[in-house]
Amino acid sequence: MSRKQQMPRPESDLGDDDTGCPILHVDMDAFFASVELRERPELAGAPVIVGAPGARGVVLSATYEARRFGVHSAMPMSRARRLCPRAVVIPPSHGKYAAVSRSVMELFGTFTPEVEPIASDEAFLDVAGAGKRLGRPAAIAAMIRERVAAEHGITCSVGVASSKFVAKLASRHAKPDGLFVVPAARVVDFLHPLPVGALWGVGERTERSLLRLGVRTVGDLARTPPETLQRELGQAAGAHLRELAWGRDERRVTPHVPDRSIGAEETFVTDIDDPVRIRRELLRLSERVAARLREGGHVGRTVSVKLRRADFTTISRSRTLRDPTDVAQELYAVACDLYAVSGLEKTRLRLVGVRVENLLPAGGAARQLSLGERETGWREAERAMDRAARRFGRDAVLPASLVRPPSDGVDL
DNA sequence: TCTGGGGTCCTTATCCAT
DNA sequence: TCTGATGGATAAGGACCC
Repeated sequence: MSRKQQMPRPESDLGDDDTGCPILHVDMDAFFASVELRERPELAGAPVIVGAPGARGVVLSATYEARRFGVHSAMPMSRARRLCPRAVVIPPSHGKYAAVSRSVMELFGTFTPEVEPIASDEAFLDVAGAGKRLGRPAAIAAMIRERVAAEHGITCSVGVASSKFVAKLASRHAKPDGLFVVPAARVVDFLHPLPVGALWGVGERTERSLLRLGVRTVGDLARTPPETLQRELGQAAGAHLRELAWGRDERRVTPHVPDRSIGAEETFVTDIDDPVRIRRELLRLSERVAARLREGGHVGRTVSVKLRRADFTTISRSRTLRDPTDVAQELYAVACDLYAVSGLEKTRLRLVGVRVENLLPAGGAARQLSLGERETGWREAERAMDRAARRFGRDAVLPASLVRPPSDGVDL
């Protein structure tokens, strides 16, 4: 589901020596679309786009047949439809993709415990310790591809390399439905002809800055003085990209990366400037975020609100609390306050979001009542709501202000 | 062309304590 | 008491990823 365009294939044959290449990057091909095609085999070979059919959606996934028309992920749906009017559009079913993703990740775990999922459709695997049992990295990669296809009915591509970021670029070269090894001794030969935009961390803006400096390929980047890069891109990015350009990437595969923030946001079907409706949306989002905090066993200290104006300019306001929380009513109170001080109560908004950062494990965070403060009971009430939701579904119990008469608008 | 929703990380500015 | 250096915490914004 990478949004980067397909790169030109490497022109030279690098060989297939996988010695010293224990890192695998596995990437599902057109993941959401492939999952949908399993259930609708009659669409095989047709251009299929997964994305919200509404006016404001973007493409989440597109089959290679649709990509031939120039459609790619993150493209506005309106444009995608114009480029490929014959495409079959399927609304996304995130629950379904999450289930397939979990199952595929479990499959990876049967090859090695060193699995680091980085998105629903991709993961890094370190197979250094699996050699005796399963064979060489490229052979393991081939087995993984076979089993994903046989057991899940979808294809994936695998990059095999000595480091994470080279493995990631390799899997992109393997796409679709392929396997690509970058021998440890050929990393620089592989990297230097690539356009700078191919690097992980170089998006549209950075690419433009680099092009201004005359830097077009990864090789150009590698030969640019570090001071020049740091002046143009900042300390961290400048130093990091230059290391990558020489194929140096020491990051290890880490199976359990802790969550740093949890949030929810929503774009309205039409822009809204009614503070009552905005606050109702903040409550809904606070409920969602708090439920996910409790589900994950987290509490958080910093609450932030994101507000996007009709012209797409975005502001955020945040506040750090004395005590961490997982209670929706507390998040909602702070969110409303931040909305009030933003000065945007009379402004037309297209999106609002609520996020909680500075997460801690719920068990370790003792909550202190200040002098004269009373425990409100919201935490207990919301835990009861969680139990009801598990039995009867998320909408079984809602705050009164979220229970709307059927005549209310559809765009909230 | 007109831009979703979930995130991470970095930079810069400011405040405050030492 | 004032001044400046330093450094951590916080806040805001932005680039980037899938």
